[in-house]
Amino acid sequence: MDEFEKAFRASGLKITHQRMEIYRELARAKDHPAAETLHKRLQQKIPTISLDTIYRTLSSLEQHGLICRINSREKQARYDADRRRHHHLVCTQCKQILDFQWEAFDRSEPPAELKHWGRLLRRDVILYGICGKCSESM
Amino acid sequence: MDEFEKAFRASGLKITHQRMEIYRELARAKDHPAAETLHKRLQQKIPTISLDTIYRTLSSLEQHGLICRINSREKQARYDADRRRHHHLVCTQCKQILDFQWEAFDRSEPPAELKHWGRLLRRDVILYGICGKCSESM
DNA sequence: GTGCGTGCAAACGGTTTGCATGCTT
DNA sequence: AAGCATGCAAACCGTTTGCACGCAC
Repeated sequence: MDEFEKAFRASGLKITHQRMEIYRELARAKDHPAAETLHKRLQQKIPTISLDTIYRTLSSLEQHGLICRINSREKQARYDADRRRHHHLVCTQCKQILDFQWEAFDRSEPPAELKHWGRLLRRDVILYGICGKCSESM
Repeated sequence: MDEFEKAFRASGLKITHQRMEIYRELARAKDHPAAETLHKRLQQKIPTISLDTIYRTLSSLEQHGLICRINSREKQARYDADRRRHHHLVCTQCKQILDFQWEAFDRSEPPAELKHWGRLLRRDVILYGICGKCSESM
């Protein structure tokens, strides 16, 4: 968390109570919550916190590379504070998002034809499927 | 295109002028257009076509597996009529989406730990970066 | 003729923004 | 003291929906 404060100061962003709690809540959550979900959870600690602040904070944090916005297929954007290299597995039924590592993929080289395209910055794998629990109840 | 008609009939969907043109336009386009982009292009051929129809048609086509909705990081959903297995490379600057094949990836096995998660249906790779043109102009 | 598909307009919902106030620095 | 961050409310904008008419079947 100290590291977070440092990174935050380094980016010229002020440390506020709301920001700290938003980040803390996101870091604790393992379900890649949407802004609204975070808002509901945080209201217990900070009853006056507004949804706008959640949006603005998530947006700042993302711009400074402290968190990631996940591409799910849903309307609501979902966020992830885990900055270690990992990928996502999405249940298209219950919308649960699971993290997983795939080192073999991370080590692999993208196709040679992309060499001259430009500068590659990031590579994401998203697997879609139906989780065990949802399969049973269908 | 005949194949498309067949698939459409098989799904119990009526063949209408609008639907045919929407699909034709999407199949011709190589830039993964958004609904609004398609709408603009189609207005030259069918001046009265409405944006709602584009949305409804894209949605039907996607539900029946005839086209794919692409996860970009933008607000607007973008679509792809190419059903061959391929992946996407996104320029985060100009939003261009490029198709590419990655057979080595397609042949690879996902991590063993996912074996018992459920039923995997689909795997997408999205590479992000800055294309050559955008790099120059920065 | 039946009922799905279309166009129109209005609603929806997640996200963004303008503004006055408050708090970090 | 200066200016970014917050809360409120309103705007935004891509997408969805209700309804009446029209067209594919």
